Amino acid sequence: MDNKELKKVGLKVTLPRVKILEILETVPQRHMSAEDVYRALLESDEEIGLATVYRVLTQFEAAGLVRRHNFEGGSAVFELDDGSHHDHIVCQQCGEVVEFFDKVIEERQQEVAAERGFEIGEHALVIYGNCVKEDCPRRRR
Amino acid sequence: MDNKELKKVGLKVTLPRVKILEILETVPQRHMSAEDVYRALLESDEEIGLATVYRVLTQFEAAGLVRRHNFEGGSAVFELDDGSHHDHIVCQQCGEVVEFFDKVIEERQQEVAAERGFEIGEHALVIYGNCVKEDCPRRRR
DNA sequence: ATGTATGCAAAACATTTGCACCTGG
DNA sequence: CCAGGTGCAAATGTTTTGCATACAT
Repeated sequence: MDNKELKKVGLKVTLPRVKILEILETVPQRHMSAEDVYRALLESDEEIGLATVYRVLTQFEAAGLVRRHNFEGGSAVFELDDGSHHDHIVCQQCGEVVEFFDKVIEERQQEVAAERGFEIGEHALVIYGNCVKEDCPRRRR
Repeated sequence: MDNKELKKVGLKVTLPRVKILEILETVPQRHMSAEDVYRALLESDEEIGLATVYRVLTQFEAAGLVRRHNFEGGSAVFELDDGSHHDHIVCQQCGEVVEFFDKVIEERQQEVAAERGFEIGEHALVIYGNCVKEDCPRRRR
């Protein structure tokens, strides 16, 4: 077995890690909960425990491979960290997540934080709103 | 017993509700977890169950008396809803919460959301950062 | 009185951890 | 071989719920 990404961050290349990374890279929706990943593994006929999924995702986060978000709704979601910063709009009804990047907001955030004695190295801006679609799709939970 | 605020929103005026509202109105820190409220009640020698605290806070939220925030760190926090909108900066190290309002960000949020087919009636912007104080105060958990 | 609220304990979740066993390098 | 990884079950922490009792109107 051989996986550049994993080796690069100093993680032993094990089957669970490879499979989980694979899922995060191939699945259409960019944001998955641990439970989502676990179910995807089962569907790929991989017998990997939920505890391992949590452990691996946490390691990936520490290694900078994924980012964890605590949106509303019980469980945290993970997304691949491609290095490009972006923020999120989450629909409070259907849980749909839309990514965006806005220069003006980024700059003002820095200013607002600085004025209040905060530095935002790692930061995340989440706007909770309601998408206007009559029938919110991608219903979460 | 007689409490305008509770009657106004159509909630029966009970001792737990009155006491919990009282705590939210008098306590210095504006943001409290259910557990925080529960402990404050015990300190006031009120024998109110934690389950009731959760039920009452949820009712208050539905009635528009308080707002619930799911910042990072396990438990949700509640604050009185005084009608004035504001956003939050949360220190990822010490959990300190600072409120702010920035017109430029508000306007851009609207635009960004609108461009993506979202309307933000109820919305919340949370910036996670790190306060610059050497020893982060107000340590949460 | 009577329907609603509360307290307690148990349930329901999401997540973490202890430990014996397995596996990658 | 052997440190580190994994599976399972049990522990944790937060929030919800069922049910018998207590209370506001």
